[in-house]
Amino acid sequence: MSQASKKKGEASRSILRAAEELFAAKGFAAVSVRDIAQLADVNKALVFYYYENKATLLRKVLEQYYSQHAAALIPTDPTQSLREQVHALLTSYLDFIEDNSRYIHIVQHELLANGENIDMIRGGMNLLFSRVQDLLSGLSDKGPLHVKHFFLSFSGLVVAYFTYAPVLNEIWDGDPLSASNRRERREHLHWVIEQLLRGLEENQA
Amino acid sequence: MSQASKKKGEASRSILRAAEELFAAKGFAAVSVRDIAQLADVNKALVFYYYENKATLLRKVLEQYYSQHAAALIPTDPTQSLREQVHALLTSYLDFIEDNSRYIHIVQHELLANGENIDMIRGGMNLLFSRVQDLLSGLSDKGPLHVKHFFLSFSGLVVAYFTYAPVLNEIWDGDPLSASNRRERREHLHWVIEQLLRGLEENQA
DNA sequence: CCAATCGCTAACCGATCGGTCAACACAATT
DNA sequence: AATTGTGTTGACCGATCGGTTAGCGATTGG
Repeated sequence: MSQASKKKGEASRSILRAAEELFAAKGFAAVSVRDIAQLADVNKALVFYYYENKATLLRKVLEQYYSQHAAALIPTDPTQSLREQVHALLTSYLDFIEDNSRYIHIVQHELLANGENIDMIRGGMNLLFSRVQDLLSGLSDKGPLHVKHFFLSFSGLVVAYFTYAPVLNEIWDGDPLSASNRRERREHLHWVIEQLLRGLEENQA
Repeated sequence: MSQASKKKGEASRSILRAAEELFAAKGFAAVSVRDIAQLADVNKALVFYYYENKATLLRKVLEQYYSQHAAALIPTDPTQSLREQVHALLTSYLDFIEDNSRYIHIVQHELLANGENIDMIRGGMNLLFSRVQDLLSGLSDKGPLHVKHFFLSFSGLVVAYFTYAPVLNEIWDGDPLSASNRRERREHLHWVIEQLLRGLEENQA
């Protein structure tokens, strides 16, 4: 036996976990089933025993994350001011991304690949948008101040930091993902949306 | 002869062009040299005659783009106000991205792949940042208002639209990349940085 | 006129890819 | 004890991968 003893059903889970890790790190095309099997400490054939093929493995990983993302869309407190609710939304979004950085990497990979799984990504995007749209319905407007623009800017601002992190260590002081640097980045983002909220208020007045 | 007659040196260029197109669409790992040769209407061995290997091909594509990108950032008029210069910088950035959307996709692909080519991306990133830092030295600051944060937010805001475009067609009205939608997005981004500039001015005062 | 160079190609290489399969160990059921 | 079902394995498959090589015909220069 080439691996340590395992409880029943553990192999299936360790395969999924290894696939998740590798797909996030290198992308679907750059990962081989042999890599996954090796990281999961499992025979390659066993991967095909539990999962139909490599593409199915990716779909399972995405489905698992998708349900988590939907669950993370916690409702905001309607008794709070709009400003407080928007800041709370940013905070919860950042919390989720920091806890599930692999998820956005996989999503971004699939976005760029523009393949079969694009519909699942679009579904999650639509859900997240309708959530933000409800929250900001008071500020909804036509043209360049439409909610959809803020939604996209919102996403872009948050995600960029994690997408570009591996390439920012010379611009930042050391690791951009260190606790202190993440905190500073959060402060920056809250400052940014604070400016946007002020601008919107003046626009309405 | 399997292809139409060509002037001398045209094969080399068509190979580079085909590689650029495929790398942008599917990413480095998902593209084979055979795919590139076929799209360029050229024998596969000819790819290795002009370029050392597949990685060199990607490097040449990226080098070409980075020099263009750096050149696109240079012209700001120091006699203009800081506000005018920043808006001009955004405009030129958007112009460049719209004309070179493949460039973003290649960079994002390699960014996510986080492989051997990451050093190349980091080099280009550092170059762009030092350019922006020179231009915006006037508003440099410590903490969450440091130039690096604005540089990253800037990039994230601009790039998000093109990254997420294939998944926005239900949130937008039809194609997000249509001329009118692109124009509206530009207006939104100029409005956003206008709010940031106002916030910075008040912070300095 | 001949030899060297250049652009180019068919054929081939070993390695690796995703995926299959027959057989094995072992526990549960009959 | 015999049978059945489940988890697991190594050996193997055809296809494709990045890259090499010997040599082609056309052009060029001494």
